[in-house]
Amino acid sequence: MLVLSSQQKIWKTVQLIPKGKVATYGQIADLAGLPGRARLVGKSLGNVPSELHVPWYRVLRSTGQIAFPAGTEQSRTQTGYLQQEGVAVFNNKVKLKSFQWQPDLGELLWKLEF
DNA sequence: GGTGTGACAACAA
DNA sequence: TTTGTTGCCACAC
Repeated sequence: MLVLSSQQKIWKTVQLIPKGKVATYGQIADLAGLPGRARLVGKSLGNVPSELHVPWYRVLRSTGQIAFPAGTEQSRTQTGYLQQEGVAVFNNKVKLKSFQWQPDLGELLWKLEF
């Protein structure tokens, strides 16, 4: 049985988000087997080693808003990456109804690797 | 091992 | 809609 720390699970889960789609913190926590731990997701993303290539910018708040205050360097960077993948960002927000990732059985199966 | 903290979420005004 | 409050719980001190 593969044993991963909560953070590692979170990173791996974030890496499952398809290009052009986004997920919320709560969604990632849930998929990572850590329901209700949305805040841990945020914290963990701040500790991601750059060599893991985790697409942290595909993770948004439950409202679709980018986690950083509008105008900050981080928020602009995130917006840039998202738009580069075809995700429309308006006023620091994304229309989840159109771009939120909907995991299919394939990903759920992958998840069993935990 | 008590306390404060956080890239959140849900709910009340 | 926007802002404030509360619940949440792993983590760093």
